[in-house]
Amino acid sequence: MSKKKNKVVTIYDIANELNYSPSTISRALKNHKSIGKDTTKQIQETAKKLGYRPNSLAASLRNNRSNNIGILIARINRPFISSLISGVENSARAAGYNVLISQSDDNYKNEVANAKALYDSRVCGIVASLSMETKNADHFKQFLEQDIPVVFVDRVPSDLNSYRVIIDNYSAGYKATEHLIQQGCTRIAHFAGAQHLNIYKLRKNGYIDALKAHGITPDKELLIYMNTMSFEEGQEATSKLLNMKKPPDAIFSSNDTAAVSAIMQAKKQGVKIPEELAVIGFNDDPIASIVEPALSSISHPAMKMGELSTKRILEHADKKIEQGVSEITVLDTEVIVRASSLRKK
Amino acid sequence: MSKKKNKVVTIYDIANELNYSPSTISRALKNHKSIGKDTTKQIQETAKKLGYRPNSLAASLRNNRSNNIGILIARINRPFISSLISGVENSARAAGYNVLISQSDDNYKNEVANAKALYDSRVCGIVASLSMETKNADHFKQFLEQDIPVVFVDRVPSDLNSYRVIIDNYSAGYKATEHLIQQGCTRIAHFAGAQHLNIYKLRKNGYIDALKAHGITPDKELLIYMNTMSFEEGQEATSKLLNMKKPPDAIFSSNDTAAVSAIMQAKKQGVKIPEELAVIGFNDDPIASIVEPALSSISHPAMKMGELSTKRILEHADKKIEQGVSEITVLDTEVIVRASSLRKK
DNA sequence: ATAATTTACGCAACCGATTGCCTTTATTTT
DNA sequence: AAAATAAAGGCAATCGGTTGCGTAAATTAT
Repeated sequence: MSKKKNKVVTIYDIANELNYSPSTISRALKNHKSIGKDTTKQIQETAKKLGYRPNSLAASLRNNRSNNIGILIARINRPFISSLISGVENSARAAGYNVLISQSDDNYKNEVANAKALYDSRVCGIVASLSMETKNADHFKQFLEQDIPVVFVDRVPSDLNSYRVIIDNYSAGYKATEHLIQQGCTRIAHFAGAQHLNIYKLRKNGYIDALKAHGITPDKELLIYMNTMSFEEGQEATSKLLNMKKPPDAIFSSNDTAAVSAIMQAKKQGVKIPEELAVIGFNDDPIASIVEPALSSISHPAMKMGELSTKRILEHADKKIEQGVSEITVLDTEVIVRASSLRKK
Repeated sequence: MSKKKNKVVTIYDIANELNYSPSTISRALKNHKSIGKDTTKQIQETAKKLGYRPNSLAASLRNNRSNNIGILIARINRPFISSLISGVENSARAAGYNVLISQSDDNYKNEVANAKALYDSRVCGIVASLSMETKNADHFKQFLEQDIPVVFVDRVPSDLNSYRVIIDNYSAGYKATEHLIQQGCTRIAHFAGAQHLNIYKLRKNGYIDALKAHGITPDKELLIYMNTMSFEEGQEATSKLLNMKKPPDAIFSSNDTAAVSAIMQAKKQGVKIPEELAVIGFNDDPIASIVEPALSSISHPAMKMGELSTKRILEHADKKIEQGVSEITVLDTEVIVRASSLRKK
């Protein structure tokens, strides 16, 4: 019936053990130069021996900043997002930081509330990808005012100066469209997402410019604006397109969900893919490789984007802060060609 | 050039403003009964007026417990897990808690390190699903010793008494197998996962008992033990099975990834699904509805499991703690019948 | 050998909220 | 009306590190 004391070891315990002051312990544990080499070593060894584990809450309170990185995204259970989070988590943890997550469910109010909550928990930085509804990014200013780095990823605001980790959506849209053109398609439809989100706008612009560059006049009827780019929206749009007098011979969808639904709908209507309808999506979600024929897509380096975001945050402290810093990291995308768009073998 | 003070408001500021002591402010803000009704109201209004936002770090330090719920899982970017996290996040945030995530990459050492990190950040509870490698759950004892609730989800340890939120894997395995039998299958193969994880063991047991209950003698050759149940493992196993002199007429896979790979491999070999080979998976991942023919599967209420886990943690504080409490929540699963196993129409 | 530095460490305030205990005033009991 | 109880708040310690400033001893410079 030995009852363990189970007392938590603090720097005061180490101080008592070695007859040093708590401040010396504190400094020694962080290898502060003003503490002697031998002393430092002795203290660190004793700390380990006693099983000392720092109380990060105390340090955070004192410093008014935690070791937590906040993530603010729309929905966790999306392939791209969960990979992004995974990247943030990996690199953050490797550096001794924790990761706090929050999702807005694509709701603006939730996003504002979550931003506040993360702010209140004194995160030392935040990685954010905007909700569908967000048109105003003022709720991030509180961070910037306190010099807490904000890294926007993927869905970034256009009116706020901060770090950004993005892909070149314009060029990706261009490349996707050009790929279809190279496969011999001429009537290329586009599933465009909500245009207040620059990622969708840019993809669309790339699409339009690619058409023009190849002497194809964009046809308004082939440009479908969608709301959430859901499976259902994709199905409906596809059905409409295929029933036109002059149906398209290709679709470039701004996401894979709608692209997959297009493939399935087309097949249902007896339209051959890619012969009669070539399809390319965006994101390279797992479903892209499973659908039949396999969906061509644009691959996002999601995990890497997460890692780079963390890096920006961790670096921030080291940097001299210039007014209105806004470092933009642009990553490459890749056209993943699969059967759904491969007409020429 | 008006420079905002931007000072953070504390209870001391409210105290000064109203000439009360900080303790009264603190109590009033939590509706402590020993503070007068009017006073409380006045203080709360002033707090709002001044834009007071509590410093949770200070409270956490004092209470030696944060408002953070920790999540410890193997990999974030898996459909089941990301939905689980989503469920935890939703309900936690609704209750004013934050969620800290950590992933082990299915590595035992990482899991131990993450547990330590979460412990050190004074989480008020933890939701955990074990890594593939974990055979020993001692790293969770530190939480229990401090009366920090641990809720194991899905992949739960067998040797530690704590909360559990699980599905009835045995019965799910039984149901899946029985479904195949009802479709007229008699040589049913099973893709079993690593047997030290009880979820896989139980699914396998359900499979075996269902066979026996229907007068079918389990054939060892049809029971394939896998390591990670990856796409590749599934492909290989399927290929092997189909090349047997007496190949199976059905496969019950313990996850969807391997099940989908089985479908694709079978098609590649010209085997008709479900006529010559019926397939059912487990988890009901998004890919299940996309593969052709669509994959039957067992659906997990992932998000709900997350919500219930949070609930357990939040309730914990209210409960009188009895020695070795171990409350188990078992959720229903559902057989989702799709084309891949539907032989009788 | 004495002054000027440097090295090594301690003191004590601080971060912001919480809470056991005590005091004062108001209300109730007998 | 005196005594007992309840109601409303305040005092001060506490949680565990962190850090500006100060000091004594050791080292270097002159």
